[in-house]
Amino acid sequence: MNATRGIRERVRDELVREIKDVARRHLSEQGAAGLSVRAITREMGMASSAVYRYYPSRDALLTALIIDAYDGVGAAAAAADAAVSRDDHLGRWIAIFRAVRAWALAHPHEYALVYGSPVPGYVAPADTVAPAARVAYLLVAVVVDASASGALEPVDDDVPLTDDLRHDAEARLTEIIAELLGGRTDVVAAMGPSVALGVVDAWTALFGAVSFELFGHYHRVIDARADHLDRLAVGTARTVGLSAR
Amino acid sequence: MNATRGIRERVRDELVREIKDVARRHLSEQGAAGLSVRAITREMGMASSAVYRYYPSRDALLTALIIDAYDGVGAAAAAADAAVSRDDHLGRWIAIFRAVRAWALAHPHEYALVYGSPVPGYVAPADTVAPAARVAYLLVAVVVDASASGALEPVDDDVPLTDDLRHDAEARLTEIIAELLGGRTDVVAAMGPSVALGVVDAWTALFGAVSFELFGHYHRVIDARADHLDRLAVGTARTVGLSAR
DNA sequence: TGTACATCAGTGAACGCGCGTTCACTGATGTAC
DNA sequence: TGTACATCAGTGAACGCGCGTTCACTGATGTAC
Repeated sequence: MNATRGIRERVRDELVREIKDVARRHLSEQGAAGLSVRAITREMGMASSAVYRYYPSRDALLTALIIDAYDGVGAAAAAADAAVSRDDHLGRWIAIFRAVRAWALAHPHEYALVYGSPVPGYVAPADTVAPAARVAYLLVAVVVDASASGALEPVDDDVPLTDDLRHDAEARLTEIIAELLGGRTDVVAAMGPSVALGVVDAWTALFGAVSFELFGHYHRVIDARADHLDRLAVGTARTVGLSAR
Repeated sequence: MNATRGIRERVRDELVREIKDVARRHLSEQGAAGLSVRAITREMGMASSAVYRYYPSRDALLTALIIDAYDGVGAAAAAADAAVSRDDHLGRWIAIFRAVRAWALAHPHEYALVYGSPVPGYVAPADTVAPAARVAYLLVAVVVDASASGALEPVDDDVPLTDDLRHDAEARLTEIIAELLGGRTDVVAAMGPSVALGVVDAWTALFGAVSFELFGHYHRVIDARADHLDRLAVGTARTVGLSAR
């Protein structure tokens, strides 16, 4: 932990960063399946075997890229959310939608890496679970804040819930109490299972729409894509009880 | 066109089918990027070069698989729709949702081929456009039938439309008049742009949810997945004005 | 019906390529006394 | 501060593999007269 060791470590971190940067660029040209440690090291001017000083295998490198991608989209959404006044719940909700789309358009292959088809033969390790949930938790936090400040409107509850689905919804609500609310069950009681499922569906719709745009399914269907996503944000916000300030 | 030529052609069709069947199975083990003509021919006990009598390139084979996949999910949805009484509009809508999910669970890698990340370096030819639109058109047809029979309820129209988005919606409505209605503009007038966008969003939500389930994003989020999709079907049906008979 | 010719499916060797990973090694950097 | 030793990054050759595609070919099937 002294100064010289610190230098060695910093050089190491620098190279790890460079490997990932080059890998990310290759990802954007070949996709995940075409990611080649030889091509990466070739571009960096080092022997292909050198990468094994940094990652034990190609899959480990892929895992690092996946975690970075989840972190990237999560950080972009968190920053957009943070830039909006805390009590402008609808504004925060829309900001998160827009930030996810903007990040996806800026990093299409990293997006595809985590939200597209699973890489065949690759099994995501447990480390990827927490970063993957980040955007969903930002959406949950907006609704929780709205509920805590009494700004959440009651939602139409006319679609019946099966027992299994109610069980899922209540399990998610229990998690929210544990992770975001420190035991304030009253706030969650004001939300109810419909809101919990509504957030899941909004999260699904957000990534569904971004994926459809990015993967070409809106070609000749929707041209005004930014407007369309905004509308989707407002529409989903209503289904969970958020309204304009 | 005589009998013997017919035999030669039937043998040829048989082999084309076998190549695609084996390819599909390999797809399910390796994914699209790992699809190898050598592996396919090896399994079939023929020389790797023989496949070039049937497909000019690997990409052409991939295109055939993509078209088959779109046809497969479209046919499954169409069959499910056809099995429901014509005037049970909500029932047809739900049947389409369920059929898409069932087909996706039964053919996960074919599903990923068309609704997952685009295959890098592969450009979908124009032949894939029409089969890709089939499920969307089934949903549209349900709404059109409901509208034509006066069963479509008015929808809340409180989320404002931008001009660009209204333009998209009206372009889709014009297509519907041309392709499904033979000029009956009155039926479409009863629908309006909100319903057109609502169908697009329902279509997006359907594939968004199926993709999230298949690609692992509902892991530890939603366990009752069939119930969840049913609820999504009913919820989206309401947003376009469909109700129980 | 029989024969000469054309068409076609399929072969197998070859081209030229890239891949992930291992391993014994060199030489530079850092550590302990 | 100087020296002996340990750690570490990086090398380059090698292993064993698979890939898509081309091409001249053989032999069987189909066609025309």
